[in-house]
Parts: sequence; C-alpha cells; structure tokens
Amino acid sequence: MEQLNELGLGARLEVEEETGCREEEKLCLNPKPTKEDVVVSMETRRVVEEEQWRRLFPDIRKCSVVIVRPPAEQLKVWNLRGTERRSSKRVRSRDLMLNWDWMEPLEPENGGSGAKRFVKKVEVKIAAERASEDETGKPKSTLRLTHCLEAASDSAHCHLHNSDRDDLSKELPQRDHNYCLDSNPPEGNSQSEETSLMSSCGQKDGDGCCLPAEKKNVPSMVLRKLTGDQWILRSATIKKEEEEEEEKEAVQIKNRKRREELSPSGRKRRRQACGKCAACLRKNCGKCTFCLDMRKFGGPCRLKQKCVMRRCVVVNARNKWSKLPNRIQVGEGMEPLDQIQAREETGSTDAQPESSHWRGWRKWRHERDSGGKEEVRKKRWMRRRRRWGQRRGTTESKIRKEWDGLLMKEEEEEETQPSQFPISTGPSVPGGPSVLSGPSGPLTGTHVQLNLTLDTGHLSSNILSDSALTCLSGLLPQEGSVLHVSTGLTFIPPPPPPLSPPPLSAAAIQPLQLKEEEEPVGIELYGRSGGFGEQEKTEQEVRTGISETGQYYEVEVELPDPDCDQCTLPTVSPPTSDITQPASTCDITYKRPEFISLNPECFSLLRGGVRNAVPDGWSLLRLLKMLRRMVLPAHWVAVLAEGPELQLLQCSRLSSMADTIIHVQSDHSFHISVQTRLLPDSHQVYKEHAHRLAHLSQVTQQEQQGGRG
DNA sequence: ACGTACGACGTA
DNA sequence: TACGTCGTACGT
Ligand SMILES: [Zn+2]
Ligand SMILES: [Zn+2]
Repeated sequence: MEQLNELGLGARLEVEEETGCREEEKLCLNPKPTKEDVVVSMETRRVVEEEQWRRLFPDIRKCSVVIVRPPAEQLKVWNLRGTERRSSKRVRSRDLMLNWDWMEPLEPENGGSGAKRFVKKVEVKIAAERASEDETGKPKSTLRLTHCLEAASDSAHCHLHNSDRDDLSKELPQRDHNYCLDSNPPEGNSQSEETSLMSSCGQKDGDGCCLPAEKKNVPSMVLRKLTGDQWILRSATIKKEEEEEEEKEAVQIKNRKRREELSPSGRKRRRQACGKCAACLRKNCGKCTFCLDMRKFGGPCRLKQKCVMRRCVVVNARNKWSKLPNRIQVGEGMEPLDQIQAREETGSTDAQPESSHWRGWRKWRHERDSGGKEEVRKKRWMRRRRRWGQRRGTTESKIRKEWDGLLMKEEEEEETQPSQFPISTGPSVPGGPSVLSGPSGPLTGTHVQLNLTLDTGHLSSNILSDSALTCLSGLLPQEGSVLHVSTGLTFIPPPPPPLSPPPLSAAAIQPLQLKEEEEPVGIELYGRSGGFGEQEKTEQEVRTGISETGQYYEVEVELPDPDCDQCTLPTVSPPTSDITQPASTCDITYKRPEFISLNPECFSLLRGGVRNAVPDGWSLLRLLKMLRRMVLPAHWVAVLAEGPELQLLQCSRLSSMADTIIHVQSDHSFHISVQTRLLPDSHQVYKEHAHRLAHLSQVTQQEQQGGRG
C-alpha cells in the first residue's frame, strides 16, 4: 500500500532556471501579515501547519517529502505525462527551476550517511490546491522550484524550526541554493487562501517579492538532502532529534570546510608558496635537516620537505593566522629563518640523539655525518694524538688502533662527547657555532646591531618574542616613524605581517604598502660582533650587507644608559636630513656604517622619522619619555609616529585589545582606532574620558580599561 | 607538541 | 613520469 510518508515529486518536476523573483511575485501569494498573525506564536503556527498538511494529505504519516532527482537531461524538460500517484494529483509539478548545480552532491564519492549529505538547504513553497481539483489528470496546480538568488534572512529560514536552527542556517552554504518550491495554480487562477500552504523562500532584498516567512507568516519548508538524488522536504513535524542531528552534522561540515578548502578530490588543497618572498627565492641551504634528506644532497629522501630556509613566509603567515586568528604564539610564531638561525646560533642542531628519536632519519644522518667527517676528525685527532703521544712514544699503528677503538665506542654510545680526546678541544665538529649572547646580553650593553633586510624578508619572531621588539609584530608600518620601545631600541618599523591591519595614516605609508602577496621587511637582530664567526657563508654575506635574502643593512643603535633614563629632554637640534648625523632628537643615535649605501626607501624612512618627530612633537616627546619610564600594561608600547603623534600600540595578538592604537596628538588630545577604524565618538571610552588627556595616568588607565573592554 | 615518515598532489 | 613538497598520521 502506498503510505504517503513521502511524496514522490521529482519525476513530475519541470525544471527551469529563474534568476529573478519577478515571477515569484505572483507565486508567493501569501497573505500579508496581519495583527493576528503576529500574535500567533511559532509553536502554534507549527501545529497549524501540520494540521493543514494533514488536511491536505490525510494519509501522511510523516511529513516529509522525498524528491527523487531525475537525470539532469530529463529535468530539463520534463513531460508531465505519465501516471500520477495520488499525491501528485494534488501537488503536481510543472516547473522546476533548475540551477545546474543545485543538486550536485558535494561529496559524490562519499555517498554519505544521511544527513552528512546535507549539503544544500532548499526552501520550499508549497501552495497546494484544494482537494477539489479536477480529475482529468490535468494539472491544476504546479510545483515550482524557484531559485531564490538572494539568501533569505536567517529568520526566514528558521522560521519553522526551533530557534537554535538560527545558527545552523547561518552556517549552511545556502546562499546560492535557495529554492522556492511552489505549488501553483494554473495561470490566472485565484488561490484559495484557506488551503494554501505556503512556505516562503528567501527574500530578495529590496524587491519585495517572496517575503521572508516571518513577514508573511508562513513557515518555510526545508528540503533536506538524503542521498545523492533524494531530498526530503521537511516540515515542522520532523522530530527534534533529527534536527539536532542535522545541526550537528551541519556544524561538522562547516567546521571541516572552514578548516580546509577541499580540493576536487576531497583532499585538502595544497598551499603553494608565493614564489616571491625572500625565502621562496632562496636556494636550498644544503645544511638543514630537509636539505640533507634530499636526494640531491645525498639524503634518503624520507622527510620529503623543503629546505627550512625556503619556507614561504607568506604561506607561513597565512597558515599561522588562519589557525590562530588574532594571536601569535610565542615560539610557534617562529619563522623558519629564525628557527634555523636560532638553531644555528645556539648550536642546538639536532646533534644529540634523544633516546627515542634516535632512529630512522636521525640515525641515517648520524651515520652519514660520521662517515663524511670521519676523515677530518681522524686527521685532527691523529695529529693531536701524535703530538700528545710523542711525549710518551706512542706508535702510529697504536694511534690508529686507538682511533678505531674510539669510533667503536662512539658507535656504541651512539653519540660523540664534546671530545674523547684526552685534552678537551671543544666540539669535535669543526666550525661549530659559538653561542651568542642572548638578547639580554646586548641589551645591557651600549649598543645593539640591527640588520635590516630591506627588500624582502620576514618578521623575526624570535627576536620579537625575546625582547621588547616583540611589539614589532603588532606595529603598523608608518613611514617616517621612529619607534621607541621600552628597551630603548630604535628601529624602523617593518611592514606588517600579511594579515595585520593596514595603517591608519594611509598616505604616509603608501609608498611602503605591500601588496597582498608581498612580504614584510624583515629585521634580524644579531648579537654583538662576532656572533657569526663560525658560520660559513651567510654570516659573511650578512656582514657585507648582502645575503641570500637580500641586502642587509646594519644599523647600530646606541641604547640609552638605563641609569640615565632621567628623561631629560634632548637638546634640540635642527632637523637633520642626513641620518649619518646623530639624531639628537632623542637619546638615541643612529650611526650609519660606511659600507651602507642606503636605498632611497630606507633613507627617507629614517630621515622622515627623525625630522618629523621633532618640530612640534615636544610634548609628545615628553610624554613618550614619561611613558617609557613607567611600566605600561602588558604589551603596550609607546611609539612616536608621523603626524607627529604618539601612538600607544597593543602589540600582542593575544590581547583583546589587539590592533588597538591610541593616538595621542601633541595637544594631548587622543583618539582610538581599532584595526584602522576610528572608534566612534560615541564610544564609551570617550565618555569616560575627556578627549584630551590631562594626566599621564589617564593614558595607562585607558589602556587598562581598553584591555578589559 | 614535536619529529619522523609517507602517500598524494601539482608541476616541470 | 619524476620531482618537490604538502598534508597528515603516527609514535614519542
Ligand atoms: Zn635547507
Ligand atoms: Zn614565499
């Protein structure tokens, strides 16, 4: 027997595409909302609707409709001839709007379980004709599936369902897939309102047709995809659990989609390096783990990764930021170059076999290393040993045997001690890097060297996280701005990481503004002289101002004596146009090493900063000085920027105030911006504080408040 | 969380 | 087809 649990509709649906809502106007003959309608609760409406359904289709047990999707070709023009099922006597189809993508399963090969396949949400309008239709088989009413171009407001979609569906519908990729399924009397026929059961489709904004369900006071129906070809028309009577299930699955899908853009095959799409950044343009270093793994470097090709020096900074940043929107994780945020550098600097190259990891690739590498360097080591050792043994008359053969014995021992221990040689000679591997003084080292000294990679590069986050330069990451690029960080370091702010908000002073930074795919200027911080004595190529080049990542400029910065931070305002000197002159506008001087020929960009950058900061920035300087003497709330940094103005920047992405800048003008008026947008005057903060700062405490107060709110 | 390993993808 | 390397699983 034919229980009308489901209505087979598909075969009777005609398909046509409709891009506008023009026609729908007449289709959506819903009653205008009346006062009573407004009063009717959702629940009531749901019940009412079900009643209507049951009146129309007494046999219906479960109020769901399966639409079987015929092959696309058949959908195009569907002949209505054919036997009609009972249901179709009442709900006949004539036009089915087809958008060619509308029923394409998103995951064809996965033929998933039920609701997992819920890929599109389709809304259905059904205006069933009165039961008193003629029996000739001629359709009196038609079902129309109309593509509603505009996504309906969520409220419209969710009208029928529990309120929590709101979230769901937001998540669903419904924007392109709103359809109105209309049962429609033959043209010109007036429709009986009592029997009309209409669900609304989404409304196209502004054109007034096809109003959202809420407004029309008609609940919406949702087609739910069952399997590849089956869709369920859902009504309010669908059990709640089903809803929840559906929602859960929808959320899952949403999450997955958000997590990864799927390639056609369903796999995660490959991210490609930008090919433009410094890292991308580098050559394989030949030294890193992955290089050594490569066939071309004689490796076993097991790791199959690209050289760490060549990891694209853009992709890197993208990944980082997409994973952690609004936050930088110290440590994790380390850029490859830094990583390597740090590794090289500290000499912590995976030399030590950590018990468990000492296998596979490591083992291979160790073997290779010892194999490759054995000769050198042996020579060295023999030489020393000979010298050492001369005194006691050790023979050459004995020495040789000794060496072999050492090797064996080494093999057993699977690692080399710094030296097995009687006289400790330091690392057995020649050229082992010496340990640099950490950031705290140089900082306590009188100067530090900044190497600026001006063409390309990256944000060196090991610096960033290690010192006050941390704020680099949050800094906005401002041409001409000179940054005064709490440590007293002065440096040129690099352009922001890819996703950083653009600077406020658009005019000022335009020359520096990077294209989307371009990468920020990098700053690398090196320790005191000789930090790279042991390094082979890179350091040499760095010192001569050239490296693979571009041209380096060493900028010596004298740090203020911590004790002298007495905030005596600097003596005024005329604005300098040459940065080789010590800029006495503050207690920081620049000194340009001879070998540097500054490129124009850099030059103007510096010069502008110095010059512009001076003229009427007196009060700002004073304020800055004071700010620098006090402890600002975490990750707030005072910066003198073009304008001149003093900016207080929240540099931590972790902060709820990330991207917030407090701009203080020289008259101590201030405004606040968040991500380049000015806080509206009506904002609470402005109400609580005058627009003008009278007291220093107000500044930090404000910051703290900002941090809270 | 990290290092290792490897299948799979995109391109030369 | 080979190669480079991305995405991910897995063990630690
Ligand atoms: Zn490498
Ligand atoms: Zn790149």
